[in-house]
Amino acid sequence: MSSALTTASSSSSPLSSKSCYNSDCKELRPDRSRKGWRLRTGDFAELCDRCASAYEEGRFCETFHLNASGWRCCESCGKRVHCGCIVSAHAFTLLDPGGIECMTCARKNVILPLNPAWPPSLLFHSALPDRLKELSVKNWSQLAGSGPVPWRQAPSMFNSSLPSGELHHRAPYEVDISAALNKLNTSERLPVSLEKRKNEDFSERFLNGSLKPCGQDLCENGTAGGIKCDDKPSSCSNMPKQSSFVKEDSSTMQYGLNIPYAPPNEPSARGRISGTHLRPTPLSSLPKQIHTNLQNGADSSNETQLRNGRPRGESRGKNYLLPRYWPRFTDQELQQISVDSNSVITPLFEKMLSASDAGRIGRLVLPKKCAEAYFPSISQPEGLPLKVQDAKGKEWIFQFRFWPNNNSRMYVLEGVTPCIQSMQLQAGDTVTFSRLEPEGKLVMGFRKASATADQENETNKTKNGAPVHGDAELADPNSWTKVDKSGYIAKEVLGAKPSISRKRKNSTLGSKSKRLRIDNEDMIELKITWEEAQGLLRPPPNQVPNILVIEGFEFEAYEEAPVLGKPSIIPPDNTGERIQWTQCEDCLKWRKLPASALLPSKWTCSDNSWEPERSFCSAPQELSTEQLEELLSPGNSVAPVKKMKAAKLEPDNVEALEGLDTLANLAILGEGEASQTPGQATTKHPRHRPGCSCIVCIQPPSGKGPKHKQTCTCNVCLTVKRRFRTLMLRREKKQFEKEAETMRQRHKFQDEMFPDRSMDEESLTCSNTSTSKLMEEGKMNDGSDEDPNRNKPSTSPFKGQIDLNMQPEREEELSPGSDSGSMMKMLQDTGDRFLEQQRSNSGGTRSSSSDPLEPGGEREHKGESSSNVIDLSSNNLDADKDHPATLSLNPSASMSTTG
DNA sequence: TTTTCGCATGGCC
DNA sequence: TGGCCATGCGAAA
Repeated sequence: MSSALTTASSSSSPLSSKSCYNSDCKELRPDRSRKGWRLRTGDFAELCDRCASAYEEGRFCETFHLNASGWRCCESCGKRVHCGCIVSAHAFTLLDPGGIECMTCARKNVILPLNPAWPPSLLFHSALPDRLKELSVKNWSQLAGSGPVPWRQAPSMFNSSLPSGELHHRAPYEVDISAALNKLNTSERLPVSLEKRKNEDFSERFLNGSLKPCGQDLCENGTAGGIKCDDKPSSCSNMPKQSSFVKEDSSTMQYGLNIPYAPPNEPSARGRISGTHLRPTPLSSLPKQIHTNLQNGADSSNETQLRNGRPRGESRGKNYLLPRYWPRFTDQELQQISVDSNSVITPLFEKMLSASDAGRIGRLVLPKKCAEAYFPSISQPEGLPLKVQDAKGKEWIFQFRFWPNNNSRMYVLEGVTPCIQSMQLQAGDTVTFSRLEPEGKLVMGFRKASATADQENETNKTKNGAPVHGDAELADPNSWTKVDKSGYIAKEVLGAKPSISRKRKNSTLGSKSKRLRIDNEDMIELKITWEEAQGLLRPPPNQVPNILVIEGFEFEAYEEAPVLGKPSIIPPDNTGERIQWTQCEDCLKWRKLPASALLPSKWTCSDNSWEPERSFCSAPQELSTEQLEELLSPGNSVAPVKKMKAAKLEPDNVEALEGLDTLANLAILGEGEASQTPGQATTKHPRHRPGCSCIVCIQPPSGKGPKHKQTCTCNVCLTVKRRFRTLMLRREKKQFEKEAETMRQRHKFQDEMFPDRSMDEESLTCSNTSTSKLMEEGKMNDGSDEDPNRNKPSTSPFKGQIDLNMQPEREEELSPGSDSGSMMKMLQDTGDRFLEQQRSNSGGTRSSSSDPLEPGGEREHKGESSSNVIDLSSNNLDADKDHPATLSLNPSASMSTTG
């Protein structure tokens, strides 16, 4: 071990140029040295003849590391294999049950595919010892899902029928380590804080079980289910020194970041490295062939050739996955997936959805290498159904298939639309694929673009302006950073983002697929009216606006963009003192401030540095009620003070969002706060004065206040009842129209069947039937209106008198029975009246009126289209439940009557 | 007419 | 320069 360490350490601090790179060799190398293994710098160890010969003959470890730690015995042949240094890193493979197998045995036992992710050129230079070439398979495909995935059986991991030169499987974790050290050794140390954060993150992740840390497993000699490493902890610390995979392969550098750097020959450092700070490799560089072969255990190199019509070797060196597909799972994402499972999550890959992917076609184009690596092998274009589980555990079945394309294949997942929609994904969002081990389930997660944006922002902060130099730099493991709510995540420089920024002009996020990166929650938060937004905009200080008139509206135009700030009221300048009034976020008291003061959105009394005596909430409000009333009058620049909730409950919004149900619920909300504090009530609504009794101003905050009795006749209840009735009336109208249409069709049918029926009879029957049913369901038992054909006024006190425009007080007078308990009675009468109108005024337009008390009343009543009715009714099915005695018309019942 | 399917094209890496 | 892949487009359903 010590020699290995020394060897490795020499890579970071090479000996003098004249010394043999092998620190165990005391000889000076000749001027013309021979090349040994590749260093992390990309150069090669320059060896003396003797060492070079030993290396090339595969005797290096036996010669120089014989007494080092890390020697283990092949489980098959018993041959000792050095597992602890860079030179022998590819001389063995790890076995599922633990232990190792020399590559000779490994190749005898299985057919091991090539690992093109680690192109030979990147792994070993041309002078790679033949023996090592032959043996240089190191299988870490456990990482890639060696679990009991039907299409990927563990033994096949070791399959290889490919040229020895391509047998350079790399353990992704190994890559991490070496890459990390490489990176770190090349003076790209992380800033302490960042490094610390990363360490914390990955420690957390490993410790919480969401992922099996390489380090742990590595050092535990390969326990089932995790990543196996057949070396002692000490040798784990050697792993980073296996630096044969370096800069050419950016993928090898990507994930190594997370290893805290420590000089390899420091014991303490070793412990750290071998510990829990290794980030699970996202398998970005896992070769496709390995997976292809893993898929069915068969020799898939042939398969591969079949697929592409050419040997895989042609694409050698490009087989690692593009950075944009590297999985960059956040802790949160991982935990979401594993929340109900003790499974180990193996991140596979991810893809940012293109417009096509997220479109209605329902085809998700899969990166070819990912598809071939992680999905079942398919030989027919039709492919096969693939069961994928989403993060919530719901299973989806997609058709995994391919299209022949330019002698290649284009892999797609078909039928993803429902899943995409259920995840509410759009172009620009990212879907992630991972595998649950040991179940082998394929798990599809997602990441919204907004999260990525956050991530990117965070990245930018963290990056601190460091330059980005292409892919190698993009793959810089340093780019792992932390996202506010998702834990660590790869910086976007890792792939997707740079791929966007540098992306083809009309590709993935072209103009048509751009989206505003706002999460739903954010959208909700931002769901403010234009007016509110305007109210939040503060003109730049000391700026005189230019008044523009656009389409009849005046706009203030400023040289500088307005800023978002605390809404305030700047009253007319009568005294020469320009002041503004604003409201404390905590106590809601109004405070006077200089007009030029730009206030934070969360301004409180404590921020009142202009008036220290009123810099605390207990200080009395300077404004009297009258003054405040005047201040809040429409003449002033009314700020949308504390009206967000109110705005959400404005009638229009109520209708749109919650509709009838909300209205009904309002009846049981407390009026205390609302009606008892008219001064405050107006603050909910910018256009209303104190004392306004509109439904906006009178309503209490949602969920507050005592429930009202059904007999309550307070303003709130009356208003709600009235509006409820109005809404129900419209609903009935809609239903009636529907019913009428149904009946018309049925009569048409009957007319065909019974041509001797007269039209009058039909229409009579129709009306009769509908109304009868109406009466029946509405339990209209006044006894005087049995025959609607007579068009006889109801005996109800307000039959035919319902005035949608009436004021609650008047309504109360007119309808002695119109307390809350008689709401249905009113509804019945309303429906009755409506039917009468329908009969007497076929197709006539009902005169509508507005409720002067209701701010939304005009829109609600005047010229209201049926669409509004539809919305209301459709949005308020609960209303039916709450009021089963609505005046519904039952077509079937009508039919029975008619028939 | 619309949707789906399969392939082809072409830009980008 | 070759491969990948986003997307266009025509044929089929």
